[in-house]
Amino acid sequence: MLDKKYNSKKVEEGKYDIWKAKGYFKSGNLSKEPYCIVIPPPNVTGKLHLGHAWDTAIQDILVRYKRMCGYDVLWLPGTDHAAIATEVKVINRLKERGQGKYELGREKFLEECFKWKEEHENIINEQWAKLGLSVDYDKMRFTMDEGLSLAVKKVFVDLYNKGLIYRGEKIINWDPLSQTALSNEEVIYKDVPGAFYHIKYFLEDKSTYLEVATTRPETLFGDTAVAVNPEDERYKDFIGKKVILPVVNKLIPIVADEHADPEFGTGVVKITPAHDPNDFEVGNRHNLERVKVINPDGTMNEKCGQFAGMDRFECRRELVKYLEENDLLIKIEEMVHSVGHSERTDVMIEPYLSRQWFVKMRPLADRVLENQKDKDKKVNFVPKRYEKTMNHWMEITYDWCISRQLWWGHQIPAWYKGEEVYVGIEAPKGEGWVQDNDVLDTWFSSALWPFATLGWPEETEMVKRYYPNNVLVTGYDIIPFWVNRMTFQGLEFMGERPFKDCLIHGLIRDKQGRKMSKSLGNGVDPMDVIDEYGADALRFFLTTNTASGMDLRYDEDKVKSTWNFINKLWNASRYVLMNIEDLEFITMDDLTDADKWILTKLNKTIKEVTKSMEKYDFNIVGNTLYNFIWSDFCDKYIELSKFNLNDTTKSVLLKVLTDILKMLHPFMPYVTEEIYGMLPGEKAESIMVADYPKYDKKQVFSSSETKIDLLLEFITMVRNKKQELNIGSDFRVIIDGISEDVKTILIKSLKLEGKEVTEVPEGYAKELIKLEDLSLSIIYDNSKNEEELLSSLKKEQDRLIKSIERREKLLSNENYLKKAPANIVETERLALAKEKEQLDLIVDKLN
RNA sequence: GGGCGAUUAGCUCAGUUGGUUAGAGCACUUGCCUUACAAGCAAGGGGUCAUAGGUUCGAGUCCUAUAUCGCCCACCA
Repeated sequence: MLDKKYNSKKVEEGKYDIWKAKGYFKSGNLSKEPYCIVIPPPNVTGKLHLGHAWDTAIQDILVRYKRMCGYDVLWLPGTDHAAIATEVKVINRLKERGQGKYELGREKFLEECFKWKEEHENIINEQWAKLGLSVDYDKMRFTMDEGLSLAVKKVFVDLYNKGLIYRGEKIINWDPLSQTALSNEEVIYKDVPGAFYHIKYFLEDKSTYLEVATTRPETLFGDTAVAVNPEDERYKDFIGKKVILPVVNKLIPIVADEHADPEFGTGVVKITPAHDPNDFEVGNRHNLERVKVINPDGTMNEKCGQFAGMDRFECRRELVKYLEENDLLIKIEEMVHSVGHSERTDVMIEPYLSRQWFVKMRPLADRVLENQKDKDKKVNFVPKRYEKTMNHWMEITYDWCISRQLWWGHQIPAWYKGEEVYVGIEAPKGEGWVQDNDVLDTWFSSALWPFATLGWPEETEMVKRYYPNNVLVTGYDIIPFWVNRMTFQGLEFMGERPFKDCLIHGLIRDKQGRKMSKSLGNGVDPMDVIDEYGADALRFFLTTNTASGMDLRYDEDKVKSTWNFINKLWNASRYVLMNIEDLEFITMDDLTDADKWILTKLNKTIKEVTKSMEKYDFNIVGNTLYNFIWSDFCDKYIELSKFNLNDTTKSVLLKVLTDILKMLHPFMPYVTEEIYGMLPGEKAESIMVADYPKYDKKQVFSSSETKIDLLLEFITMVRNKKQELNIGSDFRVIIDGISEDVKTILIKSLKLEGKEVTEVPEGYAKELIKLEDLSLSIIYDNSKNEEELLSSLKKEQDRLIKSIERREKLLSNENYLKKAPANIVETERLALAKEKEQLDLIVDKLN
């Protein structure tokens, strides 16, 4: 027998290992239709957070559901090497030991990285197990394993040969701390206080000066021109002349360029082609020299005279002081401006001229935009609006900088010998070739995840069977990094979208709506939640509390309330199990109206749940099941069943409970397995491999449903009236004109045994309650509370009069009668009739 | 500057192709220790659906503005 209280620890213990050992997570039954999801591989940088728990819970719900529906489900797990993120962590760990990356050397450093990866992959595996995720471990992959590495090389080489990968010198985003290039997506813009420094750039003849405003005075050592707008009347005469670059005292030209905005600042811009992307373009247009003045580590180089060796920020302070002392500074205008920061190290990004590898994006992006026009071939976003996020990115995207000056990752398959470049999967033959030291952006490999994990570039059965994947589940913040890149690589290399649907969820926030972050210390560890409330409660909370694509606030009270729901299910199961112990054979003969009522509600629930599961509307599934289980099954049917516990009713209890467990199983795998295991009779060896309930219209009995609904409403009316009269149990009733079976339910539900009389005694009042053909009179001592009663009656009368008025007006509106659907009009008519009847009763009473 | 989202009960959120009296959880009021569950049961109170217009027989839902909050993208010498 079940304990009186649901105990998540006891329930969840051991089940995962059994499922795994039984092979329930495995894919590959070729007789079934395939269904495939690849897990968004978590970074091997740390522990999983609530966002991962949410993301994977959604996927586990989908795969468990699809398995029960008879699909051959492959949920492919794996992890991401997370180039820069992991490298930063490993470097920090080394630092604690007093070691450095460079002194260790590449080989030893990579060993440390792999050690780190093993440790964290183990943690991730343990956490997946605690969450109950039914991933197919046989298919586990890692973005740097042999197969993925081959895929990465092949993609690189192919794109290179197609002219879609090139090496070039451009301004890129440089992280001076990690000392690597970054893509635009890895740069986070933040508003920071700064200043506009107005500096005098004297003309060659020193007759006058131009006022140049800049936020980055320290880059002036790299200035090779100043620019003004050709249309700017103020400066027209200066074009072609030269100014003296302050401090450096070198002559640089004044050029005319559209880039200078007459409305902005002073209208004069200093041009530093090696340290600003716009200036780089200006430099190209005017053939300007590119002078680098900052070292890769963010210090000033030898071109900066007395400032050489200083950090870029220190240099700024010292330089401003110097300019001031030499009367070259006009003013400092304080302002807030947006400055790029490294996503991983949070240091200010240095726009930096550098030779890097790039993916030429335009043709790849255009292909996506074209493909998205075909509704049978496109990636379908859920919710639909996120399609715009992808499309917009595809429209404005520019070349993707893919080389990283890191060690942890896929080393670029390019070799150099003098000026010669060789790109290939294998090293070139012959002496003297040196491989590129750099590795690829981690997203370069994860972009191949939907097909490379299936064995591509080999033509494997798995690729044929599981590509395109059915759905990808991820947060909206990952669309630019990953979804977009998977989409263009999928189209380019597989000729097809990577997945049919892309289900987008939001971000987890704390109770106040703030993002969870380490610095705020407001993070919640999903494992702590599981320890306290169980994985089932956490999963149900996460997946049923928002509409898709919306952010979710973590609220412990809601997890508690989910726990209560599970406890309710637990106790309902306890009731059923206690009462069917002596059930000899299952029978559906001689169903009562109540039995038919719950079977009807059950089937309507199955229909609604199935529909919503297919649409990824898990909040609707959750709500529907919650209401059905708590209100219909527990509060109503179980109570009714107590009056009539024969084999049929017991069989119905078992049937309904079984289907409830199955529908809940994708959400709460553990508790449903536990209870399912205790059910008597023929069943699957695990609920995981049981069949999902199917809507059965033979078990829909509309007239019984209406009859019991009405009866339940009537019971509520009586209870309501009893409470209103404030008579406790001190009352009698007159019941007539009601069939015996209904009367029995009434008496038992309302505890009316021995309270039935046939007439009203002297000095007692009678209150008639009537609903269609159901009626009952409460007989009570009205010597007290008469005024109170009168006023409540009047209130009710007013309400009814208003409502009746509204309905009569509506029903006399010809347009309404003509255009509204017949069933709506009919229900309106019935409601009107009902209210009129109620009103009559009250009027009688008041007279 | 461009795009997107939100605004519904005290709080957190649902609300399907427009259709009875707009729902849930938590909180609140009243009464119950009823042999599945007091972390429960029964009954109840609480909403001008941000604002202003419009379409419609009918609008929380569709359209047009406005306000507030948030997110994304771009720019920021």
